[in-house]
Amino acid sequence: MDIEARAHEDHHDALRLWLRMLTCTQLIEQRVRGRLREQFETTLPRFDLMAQLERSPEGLKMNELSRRMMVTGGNVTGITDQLEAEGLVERTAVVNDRRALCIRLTEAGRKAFAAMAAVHEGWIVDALGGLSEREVTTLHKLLGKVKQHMNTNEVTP
Amino acid sequence: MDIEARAHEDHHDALRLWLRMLTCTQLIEQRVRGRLREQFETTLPRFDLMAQLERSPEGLKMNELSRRMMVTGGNVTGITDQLEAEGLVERTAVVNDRRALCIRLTEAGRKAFAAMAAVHEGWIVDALGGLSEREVTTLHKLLGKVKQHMNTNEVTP
DNA sequence: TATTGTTATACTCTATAACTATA
DNA sequence: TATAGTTATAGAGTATAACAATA
Repeated sequence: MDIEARAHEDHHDALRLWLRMLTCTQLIEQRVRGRLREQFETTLPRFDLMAQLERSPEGLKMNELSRRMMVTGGNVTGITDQLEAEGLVERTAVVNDRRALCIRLTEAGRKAFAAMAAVHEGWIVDALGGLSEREVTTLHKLLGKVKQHMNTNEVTP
Repeated sequence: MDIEARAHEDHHDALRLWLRMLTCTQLIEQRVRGRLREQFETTLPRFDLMAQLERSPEGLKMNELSRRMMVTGGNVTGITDQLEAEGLVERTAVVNDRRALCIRLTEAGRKAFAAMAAVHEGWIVDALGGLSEREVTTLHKLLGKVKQHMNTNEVTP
């Protein structure tokens, strides 16, 4: 098989893989979104924001939250407004920089998130239940390569 | 290590894997969406609909398109309206069922899609360029298991 | 000047439910 | 009655750009 045909076949393999990644993610994501709404009256971005804060008990600045959630700043402001109004997060001042704000889970937020997170983890374990422990590890490693390659290859020609 | 601790660790592995799947997909998807908009003034669902039709030259019924794109019917109507207005797809009658419609790419649609698809494939090959041929195959196989498990496990308790 | 966060706006994407026309 | 597709609506999710306050 000549180089060009080989290359084309590789191309098609990459494309097939991408379509399958998209399908899997959408299948799981749709299920999770629906259940978050039905069972907890919340949304994925709200859940995600709280999950980020839970992993950083000292709190996160808005721009850091924005970076981690991979959305622009205005959205973080909106979600934070909602969660703050419900008493789940709080904005606190940052020393030595009066422009910045630090967002933290409140005690009520921690409790509410813990309850959701436990159930949510069950959904994910269930969704990925077709994989062995070893396969989960392999997938995690390979997707780690994808992530790294995307992050070291950010230029947009 | 006892069973419960083991189980908890597996849970965390599944969750970590899910978060990484989500990150990878979002990174690639955001890049693709942006480029589809900038370079072709189109969107991912529009591209997806045309891709589905390209794979079925005989055309697809609305409800089949809806199933394959994993969205509800009203959305397919809207996207089809746009593409039809631009002359890229056409609605044709179905024999023996005057309720149904068959959607097909027009000749202009085929040409426009071919141009986009070639460039799009390059983006994907580039995004997945951190993986060897063998790793692409492994990922595809493992995600196939995830997909199958999701599809045989549709009940929502 | 540059950065942090907010506001305002617009658009895409989506689900739901009521509707029509056939079957 | 059930199905195929449409319409109408509402809301989620997002990006963009202009803005205020501070660095």
